[in-house]
Amino acid sequence: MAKYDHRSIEQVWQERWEAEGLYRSEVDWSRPKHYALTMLPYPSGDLHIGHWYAMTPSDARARFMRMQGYNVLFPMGFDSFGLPAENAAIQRNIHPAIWTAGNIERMRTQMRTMGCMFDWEREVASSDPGYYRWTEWFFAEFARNGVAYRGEATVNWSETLQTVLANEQVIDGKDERTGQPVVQRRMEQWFFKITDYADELLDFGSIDWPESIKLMQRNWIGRSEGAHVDFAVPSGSTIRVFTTRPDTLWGATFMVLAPEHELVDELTSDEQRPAVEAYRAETAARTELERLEDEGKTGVFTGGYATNPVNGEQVPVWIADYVLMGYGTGAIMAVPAHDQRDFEFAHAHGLTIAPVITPEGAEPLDGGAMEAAYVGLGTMSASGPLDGVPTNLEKGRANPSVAAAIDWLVENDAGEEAVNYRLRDWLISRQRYWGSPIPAVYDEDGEIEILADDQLPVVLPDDVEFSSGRSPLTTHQPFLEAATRDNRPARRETDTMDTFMCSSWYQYGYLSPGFDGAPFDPEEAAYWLPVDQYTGGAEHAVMHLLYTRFFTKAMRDLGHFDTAAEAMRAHGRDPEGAFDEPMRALRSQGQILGEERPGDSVAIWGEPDGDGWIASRVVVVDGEGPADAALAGELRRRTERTMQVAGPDGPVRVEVAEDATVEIPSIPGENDVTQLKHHLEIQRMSKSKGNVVNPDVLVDQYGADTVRTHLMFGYDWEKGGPWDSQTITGSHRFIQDVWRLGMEAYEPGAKAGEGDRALRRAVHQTIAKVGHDFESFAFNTGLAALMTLRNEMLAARKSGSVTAEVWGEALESLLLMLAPVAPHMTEELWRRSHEGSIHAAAWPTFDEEAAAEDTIRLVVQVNGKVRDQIDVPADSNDADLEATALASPRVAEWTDGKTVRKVIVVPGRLVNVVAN
RNA sequence: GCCCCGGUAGCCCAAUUGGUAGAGGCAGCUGGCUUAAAACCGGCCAAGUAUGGGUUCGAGUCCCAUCCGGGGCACCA
Repeated sequence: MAKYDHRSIEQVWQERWEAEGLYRSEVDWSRPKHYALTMLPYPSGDLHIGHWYAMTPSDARARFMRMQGYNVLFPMGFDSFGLPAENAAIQRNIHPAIWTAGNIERMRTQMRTMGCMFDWEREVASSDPGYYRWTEWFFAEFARNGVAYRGEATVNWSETLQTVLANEQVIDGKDERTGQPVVQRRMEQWFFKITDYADELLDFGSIDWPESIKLMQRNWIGRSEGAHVDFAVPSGSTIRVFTTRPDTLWGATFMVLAPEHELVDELTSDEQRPAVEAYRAETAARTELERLEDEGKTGVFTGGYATNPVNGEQVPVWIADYVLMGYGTGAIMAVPAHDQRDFEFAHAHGLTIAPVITPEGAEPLDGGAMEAAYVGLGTMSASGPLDGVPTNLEKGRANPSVAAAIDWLVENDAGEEAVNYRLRDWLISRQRYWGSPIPAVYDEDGEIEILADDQLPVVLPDDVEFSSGRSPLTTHQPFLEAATRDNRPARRETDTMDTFMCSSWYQYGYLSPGFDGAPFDPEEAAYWLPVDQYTGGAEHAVMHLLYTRFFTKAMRDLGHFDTAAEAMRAHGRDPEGAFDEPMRALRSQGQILGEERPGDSVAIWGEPDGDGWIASRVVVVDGEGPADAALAGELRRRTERTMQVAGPDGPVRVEVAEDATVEIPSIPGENDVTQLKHHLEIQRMSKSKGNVVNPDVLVDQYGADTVRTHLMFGYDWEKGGPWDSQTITGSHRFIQDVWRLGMEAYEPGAKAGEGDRALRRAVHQTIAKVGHDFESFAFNTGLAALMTLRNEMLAARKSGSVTAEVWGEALESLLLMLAPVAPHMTEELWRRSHEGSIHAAAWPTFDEEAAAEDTIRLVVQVNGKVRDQIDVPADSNDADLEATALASPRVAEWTDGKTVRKVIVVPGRLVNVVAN
């Protein structure tokens, strides 16, 4: 028998599939379609285990759907614009285009070893001018129709990256890529009006997405219901505020504006001006992070007053940085009695606290005596016409006091009902080179002109220098020099687009790369859209996944799917709802974390140094160290020459002297301190932590089929978990077992036929189980079922208890079910006895009769405790089961002297006799 | 601080609508093969489900509280 040699098998089949065009997907209206999509990678240059974990199970799912009879599209491409290419250009003096092309080439080669059914003829790379031509075109379309606009706003500026960032790219006041603080700046930039779609984006009714991701998007959009209220100021202007609690307006005793608010100048008295100016200057100089880290509530009085519209009272206007210019109107009414932040501010600055909600069944609150804001149930009080209206904890109009207050505001012309969102418009400008150019020019008066379609694409110039740190586009004369439509001189826009723009429409790019008249061929779109199953990482929950939904909705509203809808109708398919959402179903894989590793056991000799030691000699030992050592134990951590060694009474700090000797018996030659292995915790893989698992090494050792199998078997896919280098052997044994089952001829024994029924039952139960599990992304349990079948078959072969026919059915079914997971090995075995590819074959047919059990094991309980187990015919009815149970001598034993009160029968499973 | 998800053999991980806690894998033990080891083949072992209460004939599953781990949001008016 030929030994299982994954190296030759896998390479041979990858080449043959390619040559046969097995994974070309073409429109075929006679068959149902399935568009399976997995997130495209950034071409960083090396495929890591995370890519395998994301892509190969997605591939198995796509293959499974193909075996279910679907015409499957499963494309792949590269999200190839972005900062790392530019950093490489600066650090290594390589042009981003060359660096990127090299990485794509390398990753494509690595990706082929995964054995995925990617249709490479449909590959796109977002940095390819043939692709970004359409990214620009979408921008132009959006700009012409008011979806894109240029506006001034307070934006996040990263000094490190020399660019602005979208709100979504800033976490805790720090840029999410580098962790460096960002500062707030007023700048004129390009935005997309994603806020126009806020309400529609909150509607997940038509899509099957994970709850957690829907929740993250809901939180991000942050819809809150309330009212806009206008406070008049002496100059005649009004300060508009947004509040979710208009019912507490009568308790608004002061106002707070964001320091950047436009009315601050007007309101500030001469007396207060120096303090206000100083505070504003101080705020502007601080980063978002520093503002957040502030413990207390700082702020200064402007000297100005505004009129509370509900009672005509003059309330002082303050500025404070706890009010953000970027949320609501940048101004709040402060109700210290019922809002904790306002309460703290009032306390810090000696402002009036006026309670206007009285807790249920209690005396009215005393503002001077309160220790915290009251935010509970109660009734309105000291609120003029609304006294006595109850308040609950519901949001918006669902709260009677809020509803009454809104009605009052409307009737008295003091405000209006309003909805506010946390979501801001999507800032897409980036002051970088390696991105899609923005097709706009500015004439000599600074007027914007969007380029006509025949001017596209604006191509990035190749001859650029990256020395200054600024985008080379800003100093590239030939690029800068442009003209308006009527041929007046103009300056070209030098900002490029956020790379999330490129990935917002790539699912349409795959439909027809190279198509000329439009971003995609409507005939392809009519058949393939929408994406039926999307897979990818949850880290994109509020960026890519929100942007692409917005993008599709905006495209729909601008009519970019109209031709496709027409084509759909022509083929008899109803386009209703087909273009409201880009991805009908989404599943998110978890993350593979680094493997836990014990550190070396070390013995050290040296001089005491405070609580620790200065080591002159460090030796790696087995178990306990020599008795004369100063200290011995596991190396828990090490940074440079400072080690933390687990001593008998806890961690001990050890400095390794410059001239210390380090001896590591397993590493010959001279050793140094950096070769000592320290304990690794379970955490994300990263090069700096040294816990990266290289898939190429695993593929070389075990083969892609084993790696694929193991990634699907070893984890709950949507959860992920730490890598474990031991357990992959189990998956490898499984693959080898199946290989042997397929290669070794089956010899029926003397008792052939006796085991037929049992093996067929196992086979068909497995078909049902695996089909269900693969459908629902439960690859781990599906594979466990296949391993069980393997065990049954090994036993059957050993005993020779089944006929050759039944054996053949079992083997064929096993190969078919394993084909999506281990495509190479199953193909090799399949083609030994079949014409054509196993990957074009159908999923085995489930035979319910064959799967049925003859007998069931009836569990008999007395008062909920198992007292007997009886095998009964599977077709027994409830009365039979009850009679069987009551006839059991064990039951009689346990009910002796008691009266049977009740008998509970669970059909086909259990009888519980209740007696006392 | 608020919101989600999770906690089951030594480890990873299963357990239809509440119905015998165990499918699968790893490790371990043991026998075979081998000069020996690895590999391979056969067999065996395993927890009462984080903790405390409740509902129920019956709870890993439902409810309440607490602890631990992971994730998201966070001066959001």
